[in-house]
Amino acid sequence: MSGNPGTSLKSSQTESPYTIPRRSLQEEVTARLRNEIIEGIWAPGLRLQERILCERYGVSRSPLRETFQIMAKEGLLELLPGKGAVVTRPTMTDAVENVELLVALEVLAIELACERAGDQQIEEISNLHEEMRQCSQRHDIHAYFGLNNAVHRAIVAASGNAALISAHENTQRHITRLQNLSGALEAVTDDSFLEHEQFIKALQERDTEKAACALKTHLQSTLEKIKVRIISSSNI
Amino acid sequence: MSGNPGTSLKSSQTESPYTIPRRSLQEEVTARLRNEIIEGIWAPGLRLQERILCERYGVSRSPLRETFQIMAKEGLLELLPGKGAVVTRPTMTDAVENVELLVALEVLAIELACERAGDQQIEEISNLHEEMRQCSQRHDIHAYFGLNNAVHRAIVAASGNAALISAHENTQRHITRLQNLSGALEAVTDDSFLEHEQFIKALQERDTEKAACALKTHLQSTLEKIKVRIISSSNI
DNA sequence: TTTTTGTAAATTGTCGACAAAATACAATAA
DNA sequence: TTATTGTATTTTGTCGACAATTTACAAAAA
Repeated sequence: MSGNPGTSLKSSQTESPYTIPRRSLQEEVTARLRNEIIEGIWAPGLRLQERILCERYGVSRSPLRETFQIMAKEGLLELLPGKGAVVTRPTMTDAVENVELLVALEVLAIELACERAGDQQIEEISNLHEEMRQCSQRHDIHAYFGLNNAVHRAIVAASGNAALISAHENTQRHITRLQNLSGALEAVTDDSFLEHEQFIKALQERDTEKAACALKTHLQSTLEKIKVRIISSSNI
Repeated sequence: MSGNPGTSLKSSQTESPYTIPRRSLQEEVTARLRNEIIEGIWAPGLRLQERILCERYGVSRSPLRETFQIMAKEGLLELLPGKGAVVTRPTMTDAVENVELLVALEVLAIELACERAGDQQIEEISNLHEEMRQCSQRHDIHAYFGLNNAVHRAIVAASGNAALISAHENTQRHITRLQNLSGALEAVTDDSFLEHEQFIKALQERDTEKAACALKTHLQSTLEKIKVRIISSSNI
């Protein structure tokens, strides 16, 4: 009952450095629809009709439906059999649950990073952090917000754990979406940046425990801010 | 540039307790192909041609291709643009990375469970544990292995954190696959069961720290066993 | 009025078809 | 022989079409 013969293939594609990356319509549509839902362009609870989206993106239903499956797996759409796709409605519970998960993921990440990351990787994280400092000083909220996510992603990347990176990506996405939907981006509060200062410093010193602890503190304080914003927002 | 009007819909479908669950071909094929890959019926590295699978499951390419996207998202397939789908090859690195992640997820889960789970939920976990004891005694390895996974899943479910449950499901799946591919199921060693005994007891006493610590120990010892089996297995 | 029934329109799930790309392989040149 | 070129076949990516279901809505009954 073993698998049919079929051709065995190296899983890592023949990738010369000059290979032109092929991108299917499905990949393109997935990237765009994902961003649009995270940005809040498609409101939570909205039913997405295939016809509408096919026209919007200029593709047929096949690639769109493949996209729907992926987005459902990511938790951005709910597929009701026979009914269609509905944009998920993030709740306060989702916020709490995802941050709880995020804490566990990032704490593991920074612990691994303290022990395994190359000096150069930590250097790059520090550079992002310095960019954040400048954004903070000139109150460039939008850039600050983007760099904030980038720093957290970079720490996770520095863990070198692919499974962790993948899990984190999805979780962070949900939280970003919640922050977008609840109105304002994270306010550039001094204490938020100071918290970053703590775990970046600990990471540079490769002080695992201190880094983990500081990061945990920071994320829990982030959750509190999100909670406040969700409560004072009628959008969700 | 806001979203087209469209019909707003409650995200939770009208679900009377008597609703007959609709199941699309895609859902059916996904469940079957996923199991077959985890069971090792489709060998790692094998290229899955659409024609072959369409004939096997008696469906057309549309639902199959939707399945492919989901399986790729789960990390069981790799989709090479223009080339097709290839069954992923789990490596020793994957084993280590996934167990690292699993530890973080389950430790969080048992901590939450200690604090939030209902007495009845803990009772049910204990019941599964007792069933395990019996399987252990009569050396029913297959049932033991199934119950082992069920216990871990039940603890995660008792955390009440949906995001965590979802992340754990995928991670556990990968590890189960690794155990299947590396030949034997987990040997019914006495120490494995004794480790379970520890964190189940701590959970019943709602001793968060002890439970987390015991679970961590158990999972790390599991990783060591997996490593040994992978090394002594030429399958992967 | 409100509820139920019946019919038309719209939408989804699935399929087969076509073009473009990738593969297999024979013919040719080195 | 080995490497290269050209051609035929296979396979994938995408599309439009059809049937079954769901939705919208008007007519009839309570």
